[in-house]
Amino acid sequence: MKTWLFKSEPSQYSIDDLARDEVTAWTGVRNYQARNFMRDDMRPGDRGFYFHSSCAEPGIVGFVEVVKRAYADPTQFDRKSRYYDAGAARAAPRWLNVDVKFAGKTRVVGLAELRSHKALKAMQVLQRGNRLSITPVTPAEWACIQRLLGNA
DNA sequence: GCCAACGTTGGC
DNA sequence: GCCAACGTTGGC
Repeated sequence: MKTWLFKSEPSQYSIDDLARDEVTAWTGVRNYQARNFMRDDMRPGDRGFYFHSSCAEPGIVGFVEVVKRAYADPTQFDRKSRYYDAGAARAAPRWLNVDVKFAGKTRVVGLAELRSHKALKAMQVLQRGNRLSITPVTPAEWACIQRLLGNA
């Protein structure tokens, strides 16, 4: 079981949207590194933090669980989608997505709080210039944040 | 709205 | 294959 952080803009798709839908296809990833994480390393049963970005209170707001391995992202073939990719062929899909399931809300653990813990100093989402929408979370980072949330 | 950081594109 | 230009992200 690996652990991850999934970033999403709440104005696009928030933790409450996921709580309502229960399961969602994590489509729209158009970054090769993030795609490779899903394709090569993510498996059903993996856990993740749900992180709100580009909003008033950026931070961790909940948990998700990966429930389906990466498969071809249908939005790359949809001309009407903002994620349409003219360079993607059905026979050789360029973009993939996993399915994730809602696994609970947390209080907002904001960036300042995350940065205040030495154990999280190297956490990818906290690095300057970080733009990856999916990042791996180390076991130590995962445990530290669980403690912050009173879950350990 | 600003600006730093980064990925991608395309001319050469 | 280099690298400048450009577009996007995202915290503040």
